Amino acid sequence: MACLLANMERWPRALPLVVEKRDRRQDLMRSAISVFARYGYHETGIRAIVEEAECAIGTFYLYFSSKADCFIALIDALYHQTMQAVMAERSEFSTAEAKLRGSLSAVVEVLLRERDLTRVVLVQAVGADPLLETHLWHIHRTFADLLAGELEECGLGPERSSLGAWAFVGALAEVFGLWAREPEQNLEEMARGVRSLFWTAWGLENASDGPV
Amino acid sequence: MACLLANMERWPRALPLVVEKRDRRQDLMRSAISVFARYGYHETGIRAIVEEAECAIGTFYLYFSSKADCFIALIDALYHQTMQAVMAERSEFSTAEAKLRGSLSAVVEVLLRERDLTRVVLVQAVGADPLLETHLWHIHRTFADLLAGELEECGLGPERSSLGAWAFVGALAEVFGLWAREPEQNLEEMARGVRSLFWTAWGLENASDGPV
Amino acid sequence: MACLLANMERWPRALPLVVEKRDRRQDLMRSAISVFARYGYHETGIRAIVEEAECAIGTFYLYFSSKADCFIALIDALYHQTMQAVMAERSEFSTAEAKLRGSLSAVVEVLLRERDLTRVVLVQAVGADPLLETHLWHIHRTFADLLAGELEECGLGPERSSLGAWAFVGALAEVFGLWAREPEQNLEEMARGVRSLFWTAWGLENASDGPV
Amino acid sequence: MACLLANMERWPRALPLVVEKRDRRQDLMRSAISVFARYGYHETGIRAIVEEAECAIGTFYLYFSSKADCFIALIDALYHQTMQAVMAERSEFSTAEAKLRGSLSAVVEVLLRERDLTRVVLVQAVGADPLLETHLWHIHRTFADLLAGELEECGLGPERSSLGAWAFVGALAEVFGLWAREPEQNLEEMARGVRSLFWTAWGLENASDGPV
DNA sequence: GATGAATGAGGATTCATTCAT
DNA sequence: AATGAATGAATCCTCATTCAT
Repeated sequence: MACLLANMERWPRALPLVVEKRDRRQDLMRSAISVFARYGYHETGIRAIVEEAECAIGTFYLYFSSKADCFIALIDALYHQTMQAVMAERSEFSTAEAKLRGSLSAVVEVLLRERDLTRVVLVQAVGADPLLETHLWHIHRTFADLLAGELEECGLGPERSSLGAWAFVGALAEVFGLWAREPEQNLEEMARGVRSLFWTAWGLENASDGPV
Repeated sequence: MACLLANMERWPRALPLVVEKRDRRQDLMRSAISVFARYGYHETGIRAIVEEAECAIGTFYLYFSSKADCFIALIDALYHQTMQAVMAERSEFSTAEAKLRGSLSAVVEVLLRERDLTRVVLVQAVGADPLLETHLWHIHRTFADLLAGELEECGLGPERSSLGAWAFVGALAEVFGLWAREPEQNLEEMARGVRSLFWTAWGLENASDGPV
Repeated sequence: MACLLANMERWPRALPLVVEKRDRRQDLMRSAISVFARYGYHETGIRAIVEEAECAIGTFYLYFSSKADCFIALIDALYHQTMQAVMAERSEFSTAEAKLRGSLSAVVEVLLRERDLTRVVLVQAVGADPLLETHLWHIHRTFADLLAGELEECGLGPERSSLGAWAFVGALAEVFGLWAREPEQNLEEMARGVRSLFWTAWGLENASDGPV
Repeated sequence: MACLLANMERWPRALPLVVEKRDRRQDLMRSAISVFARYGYHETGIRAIVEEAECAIGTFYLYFSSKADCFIALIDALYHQTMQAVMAERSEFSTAEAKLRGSLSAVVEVLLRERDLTRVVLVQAVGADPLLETHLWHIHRTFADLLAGELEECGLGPERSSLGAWAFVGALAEVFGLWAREPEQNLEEMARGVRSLFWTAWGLENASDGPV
């Protein structure tokens, strides 16, 4: 995914970075997100992706070594964006609790901003393919570990921290799944509701010095 | 749903009942669970299923009209078992809170008992196929609605109830996913941890008249 | 099917001979005619035949060694009926021309009486299967030779006789095909029209001592 | 009928045109004709077609959407060639009778030129498949109607015209069937014999200003 | 870089036939 | 004689990937 600024701005730009000059790889990833989000991994053919990107099948293989490789690139893109956002946000605060709140906010914000991509990663990728599984799971684990670490710093025991982190990730994914299937649901509200639900579960006061 | 026995035994026997004389459909479902759990929906060929069940390909189609039909039968099996367990357990208690605790326990018990099947349904079925999606989602919704109803009876507002129900389902699924990929994890403990996590989140006291 | 008066009769009995006691083979042939006529050889499964005959698949193989064998039995049934009718009719007349007229009449009468069966043999059997082909063609040839012989006796040269015979068979088959696809057509009229068309083609007067 | 060129050559070239650079679709159609002619629709596998055309199975599906689609393409090819020939020939004459004779000649010429293809269309396609049936029958009907129209213009009543047209088509098909099964038969002679047979049947003088 | 025709392994499904009961 | 569950070879078709232009 590359990119990722290095400037003032708190949030890296969304996936479709400044499109100075038609970037084929970007085009293809955008197409892929849109098509995968609609039809799922197995139901999506390379043809559908390149048609949306308006290029030839051969071109696809110039930028990705396989369908799975492309999918992994999407997973990674979301991963990197989220990680950056989390890191940027964390650095703004000093107390463990504020950092945690910042992390959760950052995650939720990025996922909300990249809805289609999130839908692809959290909903479509799950039973897709052993290869993707591994990759996807690595990321789940990374996040869960990150959150667990922060929870521990907030004073929860290691067991509760780890479990809480996994549960949070799962709950967020479910809510995305719900929205993906019933788009009339208010995704923002649900996502923030999940955050506050867990806040309570973890016995942290609904403090107010952090981000919304 | 329907039926919902009401006989002596609290739990209906697990799927693989003691079979007097070899029941082909049962055999095939057992095989299917085992193979789907290992390789996922798309990576599983009918051949693999029938080989494990020690019968011919044609025999498979004697009992299921298609691969998807077989998968749906698995989803339904888990659904019915869980529903029965929930209903049976609920009837044992009178207060809303105890009923809720009973429901959660029952769900967790059944899923723990039918680990492979649960893995298939919660992990492998997700991005599998539009047809399965629909069916699977219907079931998620049914459970979420059931739990949401109970939460409301416990005094939570409708919004929090609904969201809490979905989040619970998601968290449980994630924990199963974790166990499915890293079987050294203690599934029982995690599942019960999730239950108590949400118990706290919902602001219910850790009462003691219900099941563990 | 049905019909078939009783005795004096000029025509040998129809396919469903006296049904003293439920004859399984007859039942199956009747079913087969009905199903083949509707769906064609390849589109018809053994299951459809036995369902109509209200017996089990195994039973079918008690009376026929294969699907093709059954089909051939139908072809032969029509063949024998027609041949008998022709022979019976011929014996009524003495002049070559009257005999010819009798033959044509007899053929047309039988085919009209056994519409479904004729439809199966003349329409559905054609591109069906190499095995059937051979059998079916043997019968076409037998008839064509028979007619050709009679035409020669009427004074046509061998070439014209043979060709005329084949053409007659083809024309009759086409008319049956037309009726099979567009049943509102008047089959009787067309069949008799074909007969009189050829009569003219062969330069025979529309004599009147023969059957209509 | 469309197109209907009007260039120097009276007959459009036969299907297997001289191909500058190997045309895959042409190759496949040629193969298909040859294989279908030998084994029939149902006995022919895609594999056999592509082996003869020396390409891969996938290539077949690049040019035809299915086996049936390919077969229909063959039917249409013969149809269009015949129609073009008929139209071209008709335009050469002015009297109704001469036009009719021209039509019959043209039909016979094309069928004789495209023997294998004709064999496929007239013999193998018959009981093949509901989809093909419909298509094939549409063409039979088109020809029969065309001929019937011409017969009416020659003064035959509508009934006799229509019947005569169908009978002619059937007779021609039978003769082709004969030749297909017993290739030592003289197809040209038989086809022309049929034409003259019907000429007589229709009471038209054996005029001489038309094509042979 | 860009193209898209060509490839062919692989998958789901059907159905005529058998045979133990 | 009658049954119908079991069989598995055979078939059509898809689609990710390659490579010559």
